[in-house]
Amino acid sequence: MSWTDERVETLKKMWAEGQSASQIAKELGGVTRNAVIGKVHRLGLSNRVGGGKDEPEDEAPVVAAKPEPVTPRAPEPRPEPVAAAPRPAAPERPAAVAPAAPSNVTPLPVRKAIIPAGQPLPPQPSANEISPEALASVREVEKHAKRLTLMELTERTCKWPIGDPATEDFWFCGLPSLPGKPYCEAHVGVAFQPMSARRDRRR
DNA sequence: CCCTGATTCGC
DNA sequence: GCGAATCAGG
Repeated sequence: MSWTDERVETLKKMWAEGQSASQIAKELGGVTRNAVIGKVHRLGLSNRVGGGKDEPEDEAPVVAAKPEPVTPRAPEPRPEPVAAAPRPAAPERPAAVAPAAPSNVTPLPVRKAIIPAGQPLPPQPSANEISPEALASVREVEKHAKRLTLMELTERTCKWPIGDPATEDFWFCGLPSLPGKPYCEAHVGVAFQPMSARRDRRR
């Protein structure tokens, strides 16, 4: 693989977005994170912006600023990328059980217009026909959740969303995920139900 | 141990 | 220019 314009574009874009070198490398494919980092430096864009966690050090060498104060726009208003996140890709067909609101007791506030409107959404039973044991297990586990943010998730962290994405009380479980699974043991238990464990139950 | 970016240096 | 190896750290 070589650094074609297109690949460099992707690199720049993702780096600007605060994506990690490994994430970028994964996206591009055919390169390691070292290659990405190397390229980043060669391109001279190793600055820290946004989600960076570097030392404050001296003044920010950013903002060359043209003498034309046209757009009084601040760096970033409020990306709020969280909204779309709570639906981690399911590697397999879950038993059609949607996470909905795992812990908090806030099923449907007042706002429902978040739906992208387009393709029909998958059926979301939203009913908690989960075995009491599994539920209890989840409750317990969520007390010890690592409370990771979207950016902190990796392939080895549980991606089960906890809380209400519309509020600050939102995070991801973050406990060690089962190998090959997107969730930790407890959450896999409620996410991937063996159909047999379900049945009708007047609520 | 998982991960992060930074740097070096042979190719 | 490239990126593996290595370093330094969270």
